Amino acid sequence: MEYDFTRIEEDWKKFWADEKVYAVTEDADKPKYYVLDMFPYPSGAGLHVGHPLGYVASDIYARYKRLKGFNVLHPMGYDAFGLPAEQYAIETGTHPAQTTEKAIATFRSQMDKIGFSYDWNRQVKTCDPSYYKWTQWIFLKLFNSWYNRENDRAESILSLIEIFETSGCNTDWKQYDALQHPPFTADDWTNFSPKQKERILQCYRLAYRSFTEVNWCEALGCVLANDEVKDGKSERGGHPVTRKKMRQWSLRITEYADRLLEGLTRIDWSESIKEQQRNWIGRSEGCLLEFKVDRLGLRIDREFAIEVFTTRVDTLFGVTFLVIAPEHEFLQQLTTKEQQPEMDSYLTYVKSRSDVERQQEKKVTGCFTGSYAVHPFTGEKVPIWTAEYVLAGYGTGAIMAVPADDERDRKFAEKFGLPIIEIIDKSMHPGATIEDKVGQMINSRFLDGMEVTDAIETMTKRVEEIGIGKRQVNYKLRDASFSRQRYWGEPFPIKYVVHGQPDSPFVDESENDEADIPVALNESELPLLLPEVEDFKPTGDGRSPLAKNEEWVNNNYETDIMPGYAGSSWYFLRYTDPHNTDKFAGIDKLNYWQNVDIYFGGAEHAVGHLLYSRFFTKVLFDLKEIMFDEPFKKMVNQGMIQGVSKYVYRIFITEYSLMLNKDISNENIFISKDLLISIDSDKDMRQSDAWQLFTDKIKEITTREIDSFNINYTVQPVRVDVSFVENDVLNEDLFRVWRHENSGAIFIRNSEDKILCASEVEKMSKSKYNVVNPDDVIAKYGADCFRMFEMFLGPLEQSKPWDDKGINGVFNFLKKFWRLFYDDKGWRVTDAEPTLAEYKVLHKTIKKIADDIERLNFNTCISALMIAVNELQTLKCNSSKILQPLVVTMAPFAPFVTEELWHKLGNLDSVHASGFPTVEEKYLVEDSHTYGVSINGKVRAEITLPKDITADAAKAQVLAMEQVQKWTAGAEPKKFIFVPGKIVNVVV
RNA sequence: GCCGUGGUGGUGGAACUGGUAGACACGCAGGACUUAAAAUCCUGUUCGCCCUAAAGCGAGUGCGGGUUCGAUUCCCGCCCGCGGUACCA
Repeated sequence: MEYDFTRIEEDWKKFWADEKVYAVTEDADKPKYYVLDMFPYPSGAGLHVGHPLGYVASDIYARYKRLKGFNVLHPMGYDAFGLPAEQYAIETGTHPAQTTEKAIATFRSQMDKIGFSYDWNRQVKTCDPSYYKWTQWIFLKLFNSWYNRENDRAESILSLIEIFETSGCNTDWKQYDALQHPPFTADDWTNFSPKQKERILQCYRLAYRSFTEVNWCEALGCVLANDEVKDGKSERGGHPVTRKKMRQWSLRITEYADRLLEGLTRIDWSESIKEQQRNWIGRSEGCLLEFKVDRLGLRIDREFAIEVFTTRVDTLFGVTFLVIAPEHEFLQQLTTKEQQPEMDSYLTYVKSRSDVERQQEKKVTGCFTGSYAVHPFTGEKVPIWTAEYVLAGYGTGAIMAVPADDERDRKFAEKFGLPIIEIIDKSMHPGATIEDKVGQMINSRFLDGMEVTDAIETMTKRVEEIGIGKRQVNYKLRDASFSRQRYWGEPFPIKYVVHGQPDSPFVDESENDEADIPVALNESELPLLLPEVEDFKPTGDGRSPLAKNEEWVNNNYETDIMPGYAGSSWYFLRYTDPHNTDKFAGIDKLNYWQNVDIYFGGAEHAVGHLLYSRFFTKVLFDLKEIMFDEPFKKMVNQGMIQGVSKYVYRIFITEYSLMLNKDISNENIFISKDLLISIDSDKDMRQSDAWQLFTDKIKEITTREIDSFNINYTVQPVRVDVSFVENDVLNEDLFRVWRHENSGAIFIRNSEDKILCASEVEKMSKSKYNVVNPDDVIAKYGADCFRMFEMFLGPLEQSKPWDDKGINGVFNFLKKFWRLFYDDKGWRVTDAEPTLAEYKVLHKTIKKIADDIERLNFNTCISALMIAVNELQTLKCNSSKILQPLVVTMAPFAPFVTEELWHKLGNLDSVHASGFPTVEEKYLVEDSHTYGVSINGKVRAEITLPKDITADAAKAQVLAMEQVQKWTAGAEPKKFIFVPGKIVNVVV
C-alpha cells in the first residue's frame, strides 16, 4: 500500500476537528504549560513558507509537552487592527473589517493544512468589540492610575488625590518635578477648579495627554511610535518623518524603566534581545551639575544657572565651554545683543535641517550665545554655545563640554578654536580609547593622581557637599506615544469637557483652552464601538477619520485611536479565558495558566511589542489584576526564512566584422548558466567544447556560417519565478507562457540539453518572484513532509534560505517509515518479540528525541528519526512493540501519518492524547567501547575494549597493537592517556 | 563606531560539560532490479599525494598566535557575513 498523504491528511484533519482533540480546559490534576506563538497580523498575501517556521516548532513542542502529561495551552489569534487594511480601504473604499476577515480566512485555511494543534475555540481578534472592550478597560486602568515612587508601584489615582487633599504637593516630595507644575498646599488643592485639578493629575496619570514632540508622518497623516521609525523614515512605506509638537496620548512607561531592566535578569530570553531592550532603556548613572551664569550684559536680573547632566564629573577640570540645545528654554535669554543676528541665522539653519539630514551628515555646527558661565571650582569664565549635536530631549538639554575626553566635544573645540585642557593621562593604557574610563587624573587639583573611577566617586561626593550638584540617573527611554490619527483601531473611552470649539491638535497650550480636559467613560459604557465613517482618509490637519463622524464629534469623544500595540500587549492574558464577558480574564483561569512558559517569535519586535507587553504586565501586576510581572518566561526567536531568487541569463549577441557590428538577433535568447561560465572562461582561445556548442547554436539561429572569433556578446540576468525552476533547471514551457514576450524565447542549452539558472538569497517577496506558498509544498509532499523539512533545514534560531533541494530526502524518509508498516503485500506489523538490537534502536531514539526537543534542537530530531528508520529497516523490524512507541515518538513532528498508523495498530483514541514512551536505560548500557587510538593527538587506529578495563590493562593492549608499534618502535611512550569511555592517546 | 550573533566538504548542516571532525540529508559517481522509465535497493563521496586498489602519508572547522597529552569547543589579536543601534553627554 502506497503512502497516500493527501487522503491521510484529509481524514485526520476531520477527525481532530470532530473529536475536538485539541480543546483544553483547566485541569488541576495536571501541571499546566503555556506555549505561545507571536500574534500574527493577517496580511492579504497569506502565509509564505517562512511564516510557519516558528509555528511548526511551537506545535512540536506543545504536542511533546502534551504527550509528557502536561495540560498544554496552545492558542492562536489575530492582531487584526492595523495600517495595511486601512491603506487598502483608503485606496478602494473596502471596509477594513472586510479585508481583515478575508485575510483571516486565508490564514486559517493555510494553518489548518499544516496540522497545528491550536485550540481554535480560544481564538481572539483584536478588532472584535468583545476583545477591544477589554483593551479599552485596560486603558481606563492606566488612565486612573499613577506611579507611587514611595511604594515603587502603580496605584489608583484616588490615593494621589488623597495625598493632595491631606498634604498638598511639596518640593521635597519624591514625586515632585518642578517642570510639571508649581507646588501647592492641601488648601490650594481644595480650592482648585476641576480643570486645574485635572491639569495636575495629568502630570501623574499612567495614560496622559500632553504636548510632546512626535514623529509626524505627513504621507500617512499620522503619528508614529519611535520603533516605527527607521532612519528618519516610516518603517511601513518609507515616508519621511518630521518632528512636530502635537497634543496626544502617552503612556508613562518611563516610571518602569528600572523595573523593566531588573526583570530582564529573571527571564530566559536571548542575549541579543535583552541587550536591545537595555540599550533602548539606556540607563546611565551620572551627576546633575549647576553652572552659574555670569549675568554681565544679559537681560536677567536674578541668580541664574544652567543644569547639565554628565556621567563623567571627574572631567570637570577639563570643561572649557558649555553647549545647550537649540531648543533649550534659556537660549534666548542667554543670547547677547551682539550675537543675536548670528544666532537667528543659526536657528534658521537648524530648523531647515530634517531629521534625515541630521542623521546622515553629521556636520559640526554651532553658535556662540555671547554669554558665559562660571566654573564652580576655578571660577573661570566658560563660554556658552549652542549646537545641534546636543539634544533637547535627553538629560537637561545642556552639556559641559570636555574636549580632551569626548570625541564630539573635541571636534567642536577644534572647529571653533576653543581651548582643550588635558585632564587624563592614558599613557599606562596604550589600547584605551577616549571613551574608556581608565587613566590617571592630571591638571585636576585635588583629583590629581587618582584613577578615573575613584575620581568620579570623589568628585560626586564633593559636588554634593558644596551643593552644586547631585547624583542622578538618566534614561534614554521616552514615554510611549499612544495616539494614532487613524481609523482602524480601538477608540479611546474618553470624552472631553468642551465649552465651544473642539481642541485642535497643533495649537499651543494656552491656559484658557478647556477643550483638552479628558473625562473617562464608565466601565459600564464599554465597549465604545468604532463608528462608521464616510471615507477612511485622515483629515490631513492632524485629526483622524473619526473627526468626520458627526455623532462622534457631537459627543466630544476622543477622535484619536489607539496604536497597534494596545491590543497586542495583553492578548496572551485573554487566551486563558477568551469568552469572559465580566473580566478581561477570570482570576481562576489566570491563576491556573499563569504567564507564558515558552514564547516563539521573531526578534524584530525586540523593543516594540516585547517591551510594551512587559510594561502592561507590570502595571496589571501592580494593580493586583494578575499575579506575575513578566509575560513571557522563556523566548525563542526563530530565524527568518529568506527567499532564493532565480535568474536566467539573457544574452545579446552581435557579429563583429570589418564592416560593422551586426545584430544577430533581437529575439529573446537565453543561455544556460554553466555554458555561459565555460565560454566566459575561454574567451581568448575559443577552442573548447563549450565554444563549439555555442557557435553551432548561433549558426542554427542565424542559419549561416559564422566564425567563433567574430562573436561578441553581453549578458543580462533576468528574474524568473521560483516555481519555474527545479534543482536550478528551468522549466522552459512554464517560462514561455509566463509572459508573452517570452513565447518566442530561444534557448542555448548546455551539453545536457538543459537551461541552468543562477540564484541569489534575498528577502522573500512578491516583487522578487521568490515567494513559496506552503499550500503548494503541501500539495506536492504533504503537511508532514513540509513540517519535517522546515525543521530539517537547520537550527531554529538561524536564518536560512528556503531551498527545496533536499525536501525529497525528507519525503523519502516518510515513505521509508511507511514501509516499516506496509510492504507490497500489505500490513506487515506483527506482535513478535523484538530483538535486543531493535530495542536498543528504539530506546536510543526515544532518549535522543526527548533530549533534543527539550533543548529545541528540532533539526537533529529529524536526523535521529531517519537513523532509527534506516536501522530498523536494516534489521527488518516488524514488531509492534518497537513500531508503536516509535509512532508516538514521531507524532509531534508528523501528526498525520502517525495518527493513521496509530489507528491501524488498533488504537481508538488519538495518538496525540497518548503518552510519550519512557526510556529503558537497560537497553542502552554497553559492555564495551570502541576507542579511537591517537598517536600524539592524531587518531591512527581503533580498538574495542571492555567497559570496566583498568588503565594498565588498556595500556598493555594498546601498546601491543601493530599500528601503535609502528610509531613507538617498541619503546616506552613518553606519556599514555586513557580516558574511560572517551579516548586513548599515546605520546611518543 | 558600539552592541549582539555567526563563519565547518560541492550544498543544508552534525559534533550535549575540551576526547575518533564531517552524523543525517541533498547533489554527484558507479552498480542491482526492469524491455524501458519511474520507484526502490546497494556502494563510494573533505581535500591533496602515490598509475589504480588496498594500505598509508600530509593538510584540514575564516586568519595568526597561545594553553593542553589532545582545541570546531578555552584564551589573546585580526578578517568577513548577518541583525540591532547611534551626535544619549
